[in-house]
Amino acid sequence: MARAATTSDAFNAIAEPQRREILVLLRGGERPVTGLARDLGMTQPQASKHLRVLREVGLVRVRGAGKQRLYGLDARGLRPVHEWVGGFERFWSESFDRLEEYVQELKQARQEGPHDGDDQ
Amino acid sequence: MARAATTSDAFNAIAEPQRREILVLLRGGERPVTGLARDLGMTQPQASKHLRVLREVGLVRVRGAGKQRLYGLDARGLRPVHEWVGGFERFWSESFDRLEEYVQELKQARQEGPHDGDDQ
DNA sequence: TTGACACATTCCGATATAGGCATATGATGG
DNA sequence: CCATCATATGCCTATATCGGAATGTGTCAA
Repeated sequence: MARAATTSDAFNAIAEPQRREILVLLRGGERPVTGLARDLGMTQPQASKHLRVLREVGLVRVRGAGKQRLYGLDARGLRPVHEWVGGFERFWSESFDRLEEYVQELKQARQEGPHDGDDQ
Repeated sequence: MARAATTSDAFNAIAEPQRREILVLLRGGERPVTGLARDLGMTQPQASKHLRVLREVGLVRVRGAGKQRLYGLDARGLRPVHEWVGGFERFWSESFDRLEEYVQELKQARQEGPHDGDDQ
């Protein structure tokens, strides 16, 4: 099996730097493909492909406007990502030493070893 | 060119679901490879490989403990991810309709079209 | 030293990516 | 209907993944 598809979820979709840049640009409002491509220094086909991925995971939506197709941000799909990562917040907001202490406290509190059946 | 290496940054590293699960488990404290593998229903080599990736991007660190190697969380690398995604917070906390309004207001405020030179 | 246990690495195959380039599709204005 | 601009797709290559199975490496205990 290969890596999970870039279109499998938001996590995979935003793993690509250029797609992240596209999303950032779209915060400023809807943009046509060519505009994005130019601003990001990529070719038009590249932009279209990235936008396709973003559209498939639902992070952007399209709207025809004459010849152009305006892509707009739909950040709702980023919320789960934010929440998942946020679950680690206290682990980086404290220094390592204090973190270790914290973990130790947890262990003590549970009055047991590192974990049940971690061996073998 | 292929996709960016999974070890290129935290974004790519956490794109893999199993690696995310590993990180979650590690919030409970240090764990040996076999323990993680068993809890996640994966083989030991698989766990080792994923842990290697996580270690290369700095999301976990290892510590030898006799025969075992205890892997621990180092969530600092997740902070940039959290901040990046957080930059989109207001775009999902508001409904779409209101969001559109907001974007329109921005445009009006700048008294110009969607963007400068978005055509061609 | 040897055996056993914990873990890492390697080789394989299947798959899918991102980039480059050419070209097809779509809508618009004459 | 045609030329044109804006986008989308198709094709090809190089690369790297993840999974599986086998095997290498390291540590401890007797």
